[in-house]
Amino acid sequence: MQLGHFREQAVGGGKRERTRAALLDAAVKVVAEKGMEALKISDVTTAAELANGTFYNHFTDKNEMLREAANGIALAISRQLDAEMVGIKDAPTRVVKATASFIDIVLRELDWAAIMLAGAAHVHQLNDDVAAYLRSDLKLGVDQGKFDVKLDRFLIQQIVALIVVTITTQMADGPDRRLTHQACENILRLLGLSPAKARKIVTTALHPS
Amino acid sequence: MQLGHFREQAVGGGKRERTRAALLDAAVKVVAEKGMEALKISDVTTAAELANGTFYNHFTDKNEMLREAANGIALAISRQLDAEMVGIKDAPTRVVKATASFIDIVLRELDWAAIMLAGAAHVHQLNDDVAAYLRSDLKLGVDQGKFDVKLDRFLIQQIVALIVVTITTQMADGPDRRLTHQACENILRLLGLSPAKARKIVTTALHPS
DNA sequence: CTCATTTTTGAGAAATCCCTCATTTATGGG
DNA sequence: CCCATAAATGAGGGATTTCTCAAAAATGAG
Repeated sequence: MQLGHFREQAVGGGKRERTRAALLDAAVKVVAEKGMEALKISDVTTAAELANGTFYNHFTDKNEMLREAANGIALAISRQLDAEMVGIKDAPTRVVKATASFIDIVLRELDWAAIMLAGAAHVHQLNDDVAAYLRSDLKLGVDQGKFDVKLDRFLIQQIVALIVVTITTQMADGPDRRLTHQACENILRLLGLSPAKARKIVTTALHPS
Repeated sequence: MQLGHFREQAVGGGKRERTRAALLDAAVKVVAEKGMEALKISDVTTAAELANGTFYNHFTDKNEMLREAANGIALAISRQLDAEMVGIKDAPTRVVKATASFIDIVLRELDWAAIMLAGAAHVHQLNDDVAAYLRSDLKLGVDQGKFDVKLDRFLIQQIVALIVVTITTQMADGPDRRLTHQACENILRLLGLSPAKARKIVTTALHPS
C-alpha cells in the first residue's frame, strides 16, 4: 500500500498522530482533484475513510488544516532541495539547479503541486519560505557580480511567477523538460545575463551527462 | 449618476438588455470587493437593486455570468489599447507601451483588475484574447530581428505572468509606476535585449516628457 | 390609451455544508 | 487481560445559498 507523505512521517506514532496524518494526506489529494476553494470537509474525511466528526478532533477549521498541509509539503521540498544543492558555488548555476529541481519535485509528486500553487496565493508564509532559497541565491549572484539587478521583493515575485507558470503549464499539458529549461534561461535573462550565456549555463547545469 | 461600463453600453437598449447590464456591472463590483469564489448570487442582485430571482432570467449560473463579464471587460480594454497603439512601429516600443498601458488601464479601473486576474485562471479564452495583442507584437519583433526568442504559447504565458504579478503587487501595495517600468525592462530582457538596451527603450517609450 | 407580452418579484422549497455531541469503539499502560 | 482514557462515529440541528414559480408589475407596439 502506497502511503502518502504525512502518513509515512507518522509510522510508529500514536493513533492520534496517524489519523491526523491520514487527514492531511487526504486533504492534499482532494485539493489536487478539486482545488482549494471547492474543498469540503466531508471530501477530506471520506477520502481518509474516516467519519465526518473526526475532522474536528484534529483541526478547528479548513484553513488550519490546509495551512498545516502546505507547510508540511513545503518543508519536505526544502529538505530535498537542500540535499541536492550542497557544494554548488556558482550563483547562476545554483539558481538554475534549484529552479529545475523544484519544478521536478513538484511535478513528480503531482498532488503537491496543487497545494503549493493554490496555497501560494493564500498562505503567504509559504510563498516566503520557498522564496527564501531564491533570495539567498540571488544575493550570492549579486555579490559575485554576476546578476545585473536590484534585489527586492518585486524581483522575487517576478521570478516566482515564471516558475509557477512553468509548473501549471506542465500540469496541464504533461511534463516537458524543455519548458523547464526555457524557464531557467528566461530567469537568467531576467537577471541580466545575455541569451548566449544563459543558454550555456542552463545546458551545462542541467546536462551533466 | 456614475454608470458602470455595461450599463453605459446598454443605454438606449431595451429593458432586458439594461437589467442584464446592471447585473454585469454589479458582478464586477462584487468580485472586486469579495473575490470570485466568495461571490453569492444574492450579492449581485442586491448590488444591482434587483430581486433575487431576476438573476435567473438572464444567466443560468454564476460562471456563465462571470465569463460574460470578464469577456466584456477584456473587449473594452482591447478597444482602449487599440486606440493608444496606432502608428507605433518599433516592436520593442510597442511591447513596452502596450504593457504599460494595459497595467495603467486595469489599475485605473480597479474593479476590472479583480475580474481580469481572477478570471485569467478560470476563463481561458480571456487569457487568449488579451494575449493575442502580445503575440502579434512579438511576431513583429521577431520578424524585425529585434527579439531573440522562439515565439510560442509558453513564451506568451511567461510574459503574461510577469504582467499579472505587476498588477497584483500594485493592487496590494498601491500604484507604483516604477514597478511597471521594471516589469517592462524585465520583459525586454526576457525577449533577449541587453539590460542597457532594455532600460533605454523603456525610458524613451514611457517618458515622452 | 390599451392590452398582450415580457420582465420582475420575493417567498419558500430544496440542496448543501458546517459543526456538535451523546454514544460507541479502540488503545495501550499496568 | 482489564479498564480508564482517548479517539472515532455519524445522525441531526442550524446556517447559508441556490433555484423555482405563481403572481404582480412594467413595457411598448399598435
